Amino acid sequence: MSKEWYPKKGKVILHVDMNSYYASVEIADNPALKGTPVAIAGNPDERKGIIVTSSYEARKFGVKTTMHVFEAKKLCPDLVVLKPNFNRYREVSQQIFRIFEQFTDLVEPVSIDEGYLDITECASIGTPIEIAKMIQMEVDNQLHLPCSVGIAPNKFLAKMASDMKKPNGITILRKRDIKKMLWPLPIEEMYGIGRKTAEKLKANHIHTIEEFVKTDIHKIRQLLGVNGQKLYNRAIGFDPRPVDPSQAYSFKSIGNSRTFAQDITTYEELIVQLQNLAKSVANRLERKNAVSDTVQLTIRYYNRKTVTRRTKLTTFIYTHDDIFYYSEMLLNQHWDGSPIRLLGITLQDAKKKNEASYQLSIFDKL
DNA sequence: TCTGGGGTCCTAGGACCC
DNA sequence: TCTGGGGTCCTAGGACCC
Repeated sequence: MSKEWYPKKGKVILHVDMNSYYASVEIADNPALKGTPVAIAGNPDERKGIIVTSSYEARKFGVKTTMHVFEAKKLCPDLVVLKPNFNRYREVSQQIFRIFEQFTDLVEPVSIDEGYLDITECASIGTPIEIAKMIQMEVDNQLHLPCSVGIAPNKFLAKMASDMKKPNGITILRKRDIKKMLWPLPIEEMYGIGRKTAEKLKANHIHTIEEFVKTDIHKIRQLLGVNGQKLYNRAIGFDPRPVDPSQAYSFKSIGNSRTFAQDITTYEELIVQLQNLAKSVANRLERKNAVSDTVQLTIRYYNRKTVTRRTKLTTFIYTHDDIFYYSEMLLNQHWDGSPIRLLGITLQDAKKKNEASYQLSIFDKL
């Protein structure tokens, strides 16, 4: 076989992960908080007193995400608890990604506080480590925020790498390092394996990534289906997903939900809340210039039992009135009359207006 | 483990069509 | 009327992520 048959030289992918992002933004905006334990959480009186993020100082006390505020205060009495300011976090996020884009156009945001960069063609800027250091420096100088960087030949490995040293770490994970660096990890630390899957695997005596990759693939497929094959491939270092900048502008669903301070028992109150939800969803849809033909209603009852009901329409909708109309219809059809803890409206299969223009123009003529 | 809100992707059954 | 097999759409729900 001649050389041309060999695959091209591998890629260099960075995964940048902001460290305790919301808390770090608050501290950057108010330097007096530096060095103190900080947590971001909603209002406990409204049953939203859940820790969303906490600073590393707070974590030292055992404060963790999804913990109740009162529980966290018990562990750390001096904890400074702040309300989240999502608009601010989104604003800062844009500045972060602007910094990334100074290095390459191949930037794919994954969430508000993490993203992938394909720096394969960035050799003229520096080595991967130099670039990682430059990114950390820029983010620190301009925004006073810490971040961890993973460097690897693909997305999955980069993601796992960025998790290995926090805060402010840089970790290289080459294919040849997989055995030593990746495989010893507990199976639940693998990206893509959550509580349920980890339980299933442990019940089959698979506790580490190494034990996972040494399990017969047929057995893995039998346990986890096709997803098992995907996870297996990643664990042995294979992940073909490209860094895709267009992901930033794509969306498939837009929704809002609200957990109520007290369970709602009357239809009149539900209608008021449904109106509010329809309004905020319509606003977000408008901002994105989007339409949708699938309306989903989520009802969480007092006992946390949750049902989702959706309806597919023959036309695209986007107005508050239409969204409310179909949500109310679903509520009328499916509410069993018992007290409700949460209501949500999600528009699925959402599209940009121009992408749906053909269908819309037919609709408008009717 | 029972605690928010925003998402994505996958599965599986039934309806319907050829 | 029963029979095979394939495919797509719709719906509900699960699992996972941050």
